[in-house]
Amino acid sequence: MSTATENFVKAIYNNNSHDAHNTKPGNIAKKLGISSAAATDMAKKLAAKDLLNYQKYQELQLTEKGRKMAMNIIRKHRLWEAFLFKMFDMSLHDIHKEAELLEHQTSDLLANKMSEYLGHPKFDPHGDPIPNAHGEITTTDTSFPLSQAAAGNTYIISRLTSDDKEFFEFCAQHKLKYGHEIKVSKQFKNNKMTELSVHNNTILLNEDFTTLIYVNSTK
Amino acid sequence: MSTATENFVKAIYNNNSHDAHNTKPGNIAKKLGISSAAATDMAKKLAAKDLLNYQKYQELQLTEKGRKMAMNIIRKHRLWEAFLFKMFDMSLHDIHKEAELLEHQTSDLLANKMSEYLGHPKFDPHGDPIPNAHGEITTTDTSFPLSQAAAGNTYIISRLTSDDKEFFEFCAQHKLKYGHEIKVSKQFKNNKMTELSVHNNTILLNEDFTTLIYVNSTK
DNA sequence: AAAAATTTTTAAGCTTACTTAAAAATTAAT
DNA sequence: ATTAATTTTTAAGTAAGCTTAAAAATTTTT
Repeated sequence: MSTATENFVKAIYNNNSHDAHNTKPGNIAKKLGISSAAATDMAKKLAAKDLLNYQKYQELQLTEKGRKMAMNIIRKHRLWEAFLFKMFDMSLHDIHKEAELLEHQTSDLLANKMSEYLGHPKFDPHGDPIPNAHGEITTTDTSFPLSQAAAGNTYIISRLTSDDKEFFEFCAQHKLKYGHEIKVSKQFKNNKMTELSVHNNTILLNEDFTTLIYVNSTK
Repeated sequence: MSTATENFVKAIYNNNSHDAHNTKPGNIAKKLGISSAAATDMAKKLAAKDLLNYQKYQELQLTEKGRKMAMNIIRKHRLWEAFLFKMFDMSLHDIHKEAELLEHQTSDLLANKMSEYLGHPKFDPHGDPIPNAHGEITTTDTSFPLSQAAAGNTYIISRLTSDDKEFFEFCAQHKLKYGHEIKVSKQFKNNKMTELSVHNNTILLNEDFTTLIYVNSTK
């Protein structure tokens, strides 16, 4: 299958997994940087290939076949992220961009070799779970966005879910990294801003970023 | 530039480097598995982009810009070969196939990181020289095809230049590997068949293979 | 419940990278 | 040096993956 198809299916999966149900052609189009018309067109073609269900004006839904394809690509993406992160000194954003391209040109064989070499990791450097060779995610995710964290508590960063360069640069600069501990001191204006301390520095984040940073309670 | 363009330019370069001047559209078409018509079409388009010179019924010639592009892709291909060879236990043919895909989706940054990690190798696992970041090959090649080797002499395998699976399987089976020593015992029928010993086994190869195996004299 | 705003779909058109079939030119053979 | 064989080019057509603009449907606002 083509890169365009794989990215389309992946976008539907990602828009459907943690977020709400924003999988209408327009939403997918925005994510992929193409026109709504192109997305509608593509949706029809992929429906004919049994990768998704398409009904006029309705949300797009992946079929089992489509879900498997999405998981296969996401697995390769996250394995590349983990692999490049281990092998080379590159920024998370650069790693993400390379993975975004390499994922479409990677055989299952090579993906499995990478996984084996890395000791079959369960998470990539952003904290996103890596599906296994059967397209399953075996870890249970109890994390939630930082915007919903309670003041006074301590948390561990479990995911950084973005593909925005500025976001990653900000995270790198302030040591907001996967696995690191943070303490939330205050939530302002109905959780639109969050004050927290990381490595003894206090920073104030607004909603744009706190919805991208997922955390787990330190029980 | 697209994968099709990169492969086209690469094919011209490869057909022009050690072999003769078989760079007419038909030759390139055969190499790429497309029709002659498609190759002629492509040649015109790439001429318009100043990647090659096209004149009806003549050999295609890369411009300096085209040559640079070819070297850039070949560099990435060979770095991937060297990298995958070092990292994973995969057949030369599988490695070649992965490299063939990955080369088009690899940034200069990542290529340089791989080169650095490998200690800036001068050759890939087939013995082909790896161009540097400026698109130059600094090693001087004194090798020649086994078909032209003299009976009675000993040689070192310097290159295995093919992308045919059977060829690589044959080489692996008979320990015909880059750097290994062989002794030519006889040349038959105007060099159409070559008898040689490798690791104390005698084998008789025909021209199809002896033109793909390059060797250096052991002076 | 209309009217207004937004979104989705349809329609027409474009580029890339191919195809096949026929015409034109080159190359090889007698 | 013609003729025959081969190769290259031209011409017409296709599929994928987009675009913009207008029509149709849905959603939101009042």
